[in-house]
Amino acid sequence: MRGPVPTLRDVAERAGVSPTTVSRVINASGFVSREARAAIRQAIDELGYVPSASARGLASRHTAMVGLCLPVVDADTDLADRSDRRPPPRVPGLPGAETVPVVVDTDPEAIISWGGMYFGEVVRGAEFAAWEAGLAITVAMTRAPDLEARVLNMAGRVDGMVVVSGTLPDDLLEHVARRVPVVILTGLGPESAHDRVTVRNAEGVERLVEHLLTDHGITSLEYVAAPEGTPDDEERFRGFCRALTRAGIEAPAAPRLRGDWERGRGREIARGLVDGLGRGGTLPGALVCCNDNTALGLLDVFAAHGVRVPEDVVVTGFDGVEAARTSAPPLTTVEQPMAELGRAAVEVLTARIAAPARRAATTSLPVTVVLRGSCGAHPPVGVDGRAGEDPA
Amino acid sequence: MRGPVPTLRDVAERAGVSPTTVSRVINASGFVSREARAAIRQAIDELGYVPSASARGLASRHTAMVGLCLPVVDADTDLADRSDRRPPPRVPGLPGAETVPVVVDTDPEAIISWGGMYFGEVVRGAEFAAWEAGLAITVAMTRAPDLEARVLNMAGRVDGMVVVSGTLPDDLLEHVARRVPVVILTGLGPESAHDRVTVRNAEGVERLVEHLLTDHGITSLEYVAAPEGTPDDEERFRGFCRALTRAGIEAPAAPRLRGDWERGRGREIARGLVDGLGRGGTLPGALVCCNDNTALGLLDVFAAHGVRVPEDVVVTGFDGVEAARTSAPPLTTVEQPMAELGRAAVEVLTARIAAPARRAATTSLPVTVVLRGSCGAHPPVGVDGRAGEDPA
DNA sequence: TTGTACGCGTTATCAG
DNA sequence: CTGATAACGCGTACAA
Repeated sequence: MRGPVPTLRDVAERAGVSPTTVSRVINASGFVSREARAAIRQAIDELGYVPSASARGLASRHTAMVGLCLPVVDADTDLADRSDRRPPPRVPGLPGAETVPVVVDTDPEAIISWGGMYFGEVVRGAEFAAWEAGLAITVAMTRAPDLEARVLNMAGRVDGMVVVSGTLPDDLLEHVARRVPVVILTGLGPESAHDRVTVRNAEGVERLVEHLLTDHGITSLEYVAAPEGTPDDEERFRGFCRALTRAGIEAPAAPRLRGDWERGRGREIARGLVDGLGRGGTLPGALVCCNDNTALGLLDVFAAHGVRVPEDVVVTGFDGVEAARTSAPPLTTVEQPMAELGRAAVEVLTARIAAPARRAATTSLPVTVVLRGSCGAHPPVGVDGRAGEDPA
Repeated sequence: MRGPVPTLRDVAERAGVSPTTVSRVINASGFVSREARAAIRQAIDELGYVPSASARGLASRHTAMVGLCLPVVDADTDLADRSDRRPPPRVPGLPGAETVPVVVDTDPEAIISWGGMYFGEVVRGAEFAAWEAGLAITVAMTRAPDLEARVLNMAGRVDGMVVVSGTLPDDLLEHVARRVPVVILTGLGPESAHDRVTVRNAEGVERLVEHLLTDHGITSLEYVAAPEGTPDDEERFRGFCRALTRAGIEAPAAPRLRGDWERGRGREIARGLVDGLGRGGTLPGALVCCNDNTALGLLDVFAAHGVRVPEDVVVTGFDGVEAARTSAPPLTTVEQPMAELGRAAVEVLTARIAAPARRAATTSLPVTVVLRGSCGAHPPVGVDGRAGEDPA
């Protein structure tokens, strides 16, 4: 089954031309006579010839492929867990319908996979941009065992890589970057000297806080930060302060509340706040969080302890993850254009591949403030609404 | 910037050994002395050496990469549309916060991208399985212009391909299959002679209908099918009939209602039903749809016309797309394990690559019936519930 | 418009 | 444990 695969040489012989001519029709380069072209086309079909990318890459010194390094997401553990056990039965037809489990869906907020669909969207955008540029794309999550070997392996098979910030150790990143151009995609970590694609973090938060200030009349706000030293978070905090300052409110020098991007830590922070309440403390008018996960964690605990959102305290996030739309209450947030991020990253990368010498630049994509229940959602004057399709 | 890239030869020279020895440490094959290994490691680091996948592939005659062909999804048009216009401004720092749009999110059912997150999950599972097998993965959506060239290009750079059924013309598929093993992933279309991965379509619907019959006491059911000649749909209809027959109810020879997998067509069908109602017609007790999209279309129109679900009619779907959880009412459905589908497909593929001669087989993954509001959700005795995490 | 000849960077084979 | 040597399949100057 599937004997020795035909090569360009075989096609050439069968069509009665030289290998060069075959190469010409495959690559649509140079001029080839009608007859030659037809004969070659036919030979290709009859032989079932497919050009070897390896040979092409070796000869041409580029692979026409870009790589995408994504962080491992929570949902990954689902798959990994199942690897330990025996795989589920997959034999067709044996068990009947009585073996099909029936469950009642009691948790409308169950985890949505792949980072709240975050990275799925990045991949989609990246694949699109690669397609437009005529490139193939390879994707990998940067899992711990063998990280280095696997990443270098990818580096060896691409013309350039998009790396989500913070997913690779610095030395590995630099090793890779010595070989191929690298574009850093927003996230955590202070890499530099590479092209970078982010969103307007500061402007997004600034606008959101402005809304809280102006349209809701809230005057006491607190920023819930990420761990120190993460650029995106710092920018968001900067936007927070800017809005306050412009409103004549004194901005803190540093965030007084700090999480770690995760929902669990958000819950802990909320517990601390609730405890403080019991000891006679008071809640700020609004808690502006560094991301949605953290904000969702706050909502979890507030709901459990009877703290009403937005009546007792307004809560906002950043990202626009799926879960933020169905939380109770739905979360007001700053939405990032994830697919556009993936797309822009690959576009920047292809530009860099074309012009390796140009100096590195940072690209910031626009964001959107999305008002939902967690802030009370008074639309500011002149705001856009999002219309649903009319089904009738 | 980035001069001639170092090769294995350079590493060998610098380490004072032969290329063969370097190859040995890179591939962890054969035995190499401590000193040699150390010298080579160091040379690799100093030179920033990265092995060329092209050269490796050419010499070893395999690429250690698998390909995944996905259908184009609706959301793709978003990206494509934007390609016509000028790209959005991406210069950093220029516009301020006042340019950030603020919108009120009025449509909690807005389309979720990438096929209701369907294919994102497939990619995630496939990437995981590839990773476990030590393989890289490349992904492509099968877009129209240049389909053939691009698909053959992929075929030329992988050791095997997973193709979502119905995404490739038959002749193209066979061309590809002459070169590398192919696994067909459930969907539309009657390909054969290749390995195939699906879900227990019939059993899933059978169990669901059983629930409707037994726990809800519904006796008049109608199946809303997909276009004729799609195997998955036919299996689902078979399960539908089987459940009826077993309950002593006469099953129709063929579906009386037919959509096209899409929400829009679901709406049209519902309009037909509603019109019939006006002319003295009557609604069945339940409408069992071939997929969630179709069912969601029905819900749209029923809601708009005051037909109460589940009081006036029960509606169910198949797939378990994200939108089915947040529809009004939430949709009872048969959930497919999308990530597991991607994973299984790649596992089957690697098995096939290892044993090319074995005869083709079909693998069916288990499904889960998920009860939600659109059927009234009476849990049958002994049913599992899905617990949410306790935030307090 | 077509063909010749060489080399791309690595692995596999075989001999030390 | 180590090293020669010969492919691997294609692109690309260069010549015709």
